[in-house]
Formats: sequence, structure tokens, C-alpha cells
Amino acid sequence: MECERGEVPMGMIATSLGVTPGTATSMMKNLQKEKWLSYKSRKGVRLTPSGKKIGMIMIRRHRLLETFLVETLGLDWSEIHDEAEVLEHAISEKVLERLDIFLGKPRHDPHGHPIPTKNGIIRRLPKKTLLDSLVGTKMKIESILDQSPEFLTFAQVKGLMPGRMVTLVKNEKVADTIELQVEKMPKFSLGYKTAQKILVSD
Amino acid sequence: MECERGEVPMGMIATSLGVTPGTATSMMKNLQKEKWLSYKSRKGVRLTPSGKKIGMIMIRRHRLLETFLVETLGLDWSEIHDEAEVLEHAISEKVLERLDIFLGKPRHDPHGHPIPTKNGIIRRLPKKTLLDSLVGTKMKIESILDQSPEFLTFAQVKGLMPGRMVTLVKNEKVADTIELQVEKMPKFSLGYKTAQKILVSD
DNA sequence: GTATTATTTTTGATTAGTCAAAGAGTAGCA
DNA sequence: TGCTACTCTTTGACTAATCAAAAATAATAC
Repeated sequence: MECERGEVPMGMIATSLGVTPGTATSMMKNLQKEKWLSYKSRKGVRLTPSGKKIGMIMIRRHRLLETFLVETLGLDWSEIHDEAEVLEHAISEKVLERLDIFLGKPRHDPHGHPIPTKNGIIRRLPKKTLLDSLVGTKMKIESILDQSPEFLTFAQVKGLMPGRMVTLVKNEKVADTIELQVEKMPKFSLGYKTAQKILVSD
Repeated sequence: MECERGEVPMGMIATSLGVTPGTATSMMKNLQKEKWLSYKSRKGVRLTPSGKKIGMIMIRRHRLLETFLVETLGLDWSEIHDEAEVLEHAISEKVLERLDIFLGKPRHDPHGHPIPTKNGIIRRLPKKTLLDSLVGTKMKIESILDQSPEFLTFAQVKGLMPGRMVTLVKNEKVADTIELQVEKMPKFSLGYKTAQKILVSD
């Protein structure tokens, strides 16, 4: 979804917005007129500084709302993304800041993602995944990268939630899997690809 | 804003929506196609049963959101209307019901207006205003009919808020005013027209 | 280095929402 | 009744967003 370095190609934009390529092109031209991004024909699109700032602010809104939906209203981890997606466009700056205070100025959303400040500053995530550790290490789960409801439900069942401690029991290179134990829960296995969706710190 | 009995004329619709009369006409024709209301040329417009239900549900959303904004986030009485106006179109049924539970299923919004149930049923307001009482009576303020920020700010300063007790000290027919005392606060006067914006019960 | 394939842009058409202005209908009154 | 003033509807024009399909360009393969 986010290509940190370099331009984002038009195809990706069209797909993730669910519109035809032609529509994507004309949308990007409009956004360029409004200075949110720069668009180079057949190269793609890249955020301007003001675009990045707005982006951060939208992430802040999204993550604060997700936190509210889980912490205060008790919605399920796996169902909050779409709700927040809609609300983030409707909520005013003022209400958002009140919400922030009400929630106690949280630094992370329920998935463990850092919440940017009002000025769009964000703490870097640790870049270490479950795969980058040695067998036997005990790690703290920091963040879940896959936001799809299916995956989040799975993660919840297995106890893979930010804040929990997890031990890497085995690493089976040949089988492409690792074995984990989350606190007192039964052991289970994860494929390499999936293991990379979980960020951890020692 | 709401004409309980009979059709609402097109002029009123155009004005309150801030569009030209022509636009209002074509909007109403669309809404009629979608069965929310029935439109008779040069007569006006009247809600169908499903339109009434949707209307009630929007009122429920609006009032629950207003309650949340005041009770939980501590926004000011006078500034919540516009916020709620936007949010009521973005919030999902599910989140709204959670909010209702979180707030303890309130029966009135901060202005004292009753909150319809999920099925669109609403408790009748008392139809007695500050003017319909005898001098010396002590009454409970039930509801404030004027939602404009200016009036609400004024009402708040004077203590004219739902739940407070108020005594009618004097009624000066000639001067077109009444004199009031809210609990321990200083007495003050209100014009007849304004007095009719405050609903009370004995 | 050309041919094939994939990606992106352009073009032209369609739809929806709006307005201004002209036309049609209605109500009040002389 | 017929005039006047007001309200409402219709018309035609314009804008913005979108899509499908064609055209242009870039990437890949041979």
C-alpha cells in the first residue's frame, strides 16, 4: 500500500482505489493541481510535503478512531478498520483532539501501530520481524502488519497481539515454518511469509 | 423545520437546503423514486412511512452523537450540532448501538430532546412552555427548542438547561416579559417569544 | 533490434447534480 | 372577473466523475 521510496505506479493506484486506470490518471492530475502530490506521466505519483503531512494526519485520525472503537466501545479488533475508514473523513479536528485526550493520548493503536502526533510526526517502528530472531529468544510483539479481518481474527485466537510476549521455539528452514509459544498458550506453527507480518522487539 | 401536519412546501425545502427551487424540485422527485416521500406538484412533499422511520433513525443518531460529544468528550453545548450533523451520516448502525450502550442508553440529549429508540419510537415532549404557567410555580426544564449556538450559549449562562428547576417570579403582560429565577442564581427577564422556546413540566 | 506484451494516457460518451432564467400555475385582491 | 405578485416547474447549459475502448508508450522476450 505504501511505497516509501520512489513513485507509486498508476496501476497500483487504480487497483487499490478500485477504479479504471483512466480514472486514476485523471484523479492524480487533479490532486496534483491541489498540490498534494506530484505526478509524472508514465512514472507515477509521489507525495509532496503537504501531501505527506495530510497523509500522516489521516493516519492519526484512523488510528485514534480504531483505538476508540476497541478500547471504549469494545468492538472487535478485526472489524474496526472499515468503520474507522469512514469516520476519519467525517470527524473534525476539534472532536479528534478531545478524543485523543479522552483516550489518554495513546501512542499505539490496537494493532500496535504508532499514532502520529498532531503535527504528523511518527515514531519509527522496530523493523525486526518474528523471522529475524534466534531460536529460544523471548520477544515482545510490537505490531501486526496485516490488517485484514481474517488475519486479525486468527492472530487474536493465537494470542498474537501487541504487548504479548512470544518465544521462538523452533525454526524449520526446510519446512518454511517457525514454531511459537505465546505466554502460557499452546505452541503453534507459522509459515515464513506470515511470520514476517509480526513485528517484535527483544 | 418540521411541519408535522400536511405537506412541506417546496420553497421551505429549497431554503433550508440552501439550493435553488429548481434543484429542490428535482431532488424531491428523486427521493420520491426511492420511496422516502411523496411529492405532489405545486403541493409539496410528505414523508412516507419508511421516510418517517429513516427520519427518526437520523434523529436518534444525531441526538446520541450530541450526547456523546457533550457527556464524554466535554464539548460545549452550543457547538455540537454541526459536528453531529456530519458524523450522523458516517457512523454505522453497529457503532451507534455500542455508543448507546456506552452512554447508558440515555433517553434525552443535552438539549432535553427525547432520543428515539432503535425502531424509531419517540416519547412525546410535554407541550407546556415557560409561558403556560402561573406566577410562583416551580417547574423543571425539559427541553430547549432553539438550537442555535447563540441561544444555547445564552441559555447556559442563565442556567436554562434541562433538569434545572426554575421559578416563574413575575409575568408582565404589558411589557411582554416574564421574570425567572433558576435555583440559586440571580433573577432575570425573558421576552414572551423567547419564553416559548423553553419546555417545562411541573 | 524487432516483436510481443503490459502499462498508461487519451478520447468520447454517459450520468448526476447543479444553476439561471424562462415559463406555468396559483392565490389574493380590486 | 381579471390583474398582480408570488411560488413552483421546466428547460437548457455547465461541471465533475466515471468508464470503455482506442492510442501511445515502455518493458520484456526472443
